[in-house]
Amino acid sequence: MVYKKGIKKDKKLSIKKGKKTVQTLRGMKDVLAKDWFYYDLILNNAKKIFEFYNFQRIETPILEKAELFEKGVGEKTDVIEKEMYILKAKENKELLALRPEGTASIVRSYIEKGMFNLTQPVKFYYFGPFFRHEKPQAGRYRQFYQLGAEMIGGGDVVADAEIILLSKLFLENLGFSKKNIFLLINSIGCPNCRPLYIKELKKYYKKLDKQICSDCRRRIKENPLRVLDCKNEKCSLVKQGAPPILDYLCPECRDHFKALLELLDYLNIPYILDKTLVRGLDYYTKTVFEFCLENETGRISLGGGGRYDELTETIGGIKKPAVGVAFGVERLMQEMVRQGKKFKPTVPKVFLVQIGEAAQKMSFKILEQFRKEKILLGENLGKENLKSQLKIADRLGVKYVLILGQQEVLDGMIILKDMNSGLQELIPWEKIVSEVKKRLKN
RNA sequence: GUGGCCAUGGUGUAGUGGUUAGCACGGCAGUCUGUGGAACUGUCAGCGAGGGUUCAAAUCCCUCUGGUCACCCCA
Repeated sequence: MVYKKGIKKDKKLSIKKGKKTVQTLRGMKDVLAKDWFYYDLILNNAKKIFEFYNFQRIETPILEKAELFEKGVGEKTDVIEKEMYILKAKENKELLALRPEGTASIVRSYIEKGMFNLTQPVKFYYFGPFFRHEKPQAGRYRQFYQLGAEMIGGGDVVADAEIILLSKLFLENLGFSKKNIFLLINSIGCPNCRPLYIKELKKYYKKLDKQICSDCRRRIKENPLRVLDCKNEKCSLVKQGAPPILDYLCPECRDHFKALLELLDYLNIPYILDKTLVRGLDYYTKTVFEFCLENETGRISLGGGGRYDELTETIGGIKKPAVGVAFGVERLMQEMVRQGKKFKPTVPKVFLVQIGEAAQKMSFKILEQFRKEKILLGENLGKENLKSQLKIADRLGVKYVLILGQQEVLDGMIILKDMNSGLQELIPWEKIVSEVKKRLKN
């Protein structure tokens, strides 16, 4: 006898979106199964490539002292000045930051753990969430994932080349074709030569003050290199006439850049020399690069990086040359979706139907048998009647259904039903796993 | 941070000042208490929030919240 359980309706369960509590914060999202498919794909891909080249996975805390990033990334950068989430610890009023990027933390770890005593360079890769308080947009969230790699303690161009090569392999293995990805590269010099260049640049822009956009007038004061990045048509003429940074590099920087380009040629890595490429974080020196992709909507940057020879000193007082790269995972995902890479949920091919209390309990044992043999077995143990369970099984599109009713429990048997033919037969419990296994092979 | 567009059940939508806010998918239950795919029935669930105009607002106006696009910036 099946009796109906009285299920009382709970009016409070109805969702009140208006209450605001039931709403993700702006620019943040729940990562659901369909998203994890992509995150997993990207991370596994990175593991394969970076681990082969002896990069070690590292995961630093999401929370760090705010000053780590202020010092490391640069107080005048937008990332720090406008976009960093800062919170105050209740107890000691210490200022903490949700990490806005990965490099500063890894450098911190490198110094703190004394990793300069290991064989150099030390290679890391990481994958995790980062936070920036920006206005959300396509492929841009306030909590976003980055996948990055860093090599600390290597000043030779082979380090730059290795990072670039692996980045390229990583993208290609994810299915981005060589045709639509391209590599932009530039050198922005070092503390020896860059100030001189900036002085020249300022001098040049000052003369043409009237011909540039208001953003550039601001940039030339606050972050002069960024004028080179301006997309305003008004400025393009001025930009073209600007002194090229490469002409101002010191001999060391120039040699480094030249050697890198030669190495890239040797490795058959095509690049576009982009003398207007500058990056938004202060710590970059010498090499900067970016991997871009051209699609219907325009050009988007999938990731980028560069050399940061001064950062270890800024943060920890030890000078170690380093180079790294980071990819925007959501951007990669967005492009993968656009290119038709589809998430396919894993669905079981077999479904267990149970009728009656005894069978319901027994089901756990059957499920365990299948789990041990790594065969996915669908179930909905909360359901009481045969019909609704078969309906679920049918919707899942399973090939076989196992039916365990009161009679079968008494007999130590289980019904194996073929969903295509509708034929069914009785199988003893101890044989059911092997029987299913056999059939799934065909 | 600046500007444009947008917001109806879980999803997709109809509804341009007066509708019991309609439909489809979905969830649950049933017709059919040991047999799925179909059909039918019932049921769950909505005008993002707040304020204003009006006799009357999903509809018009304002603010906020969120989404989206461009800029800024960045991955």
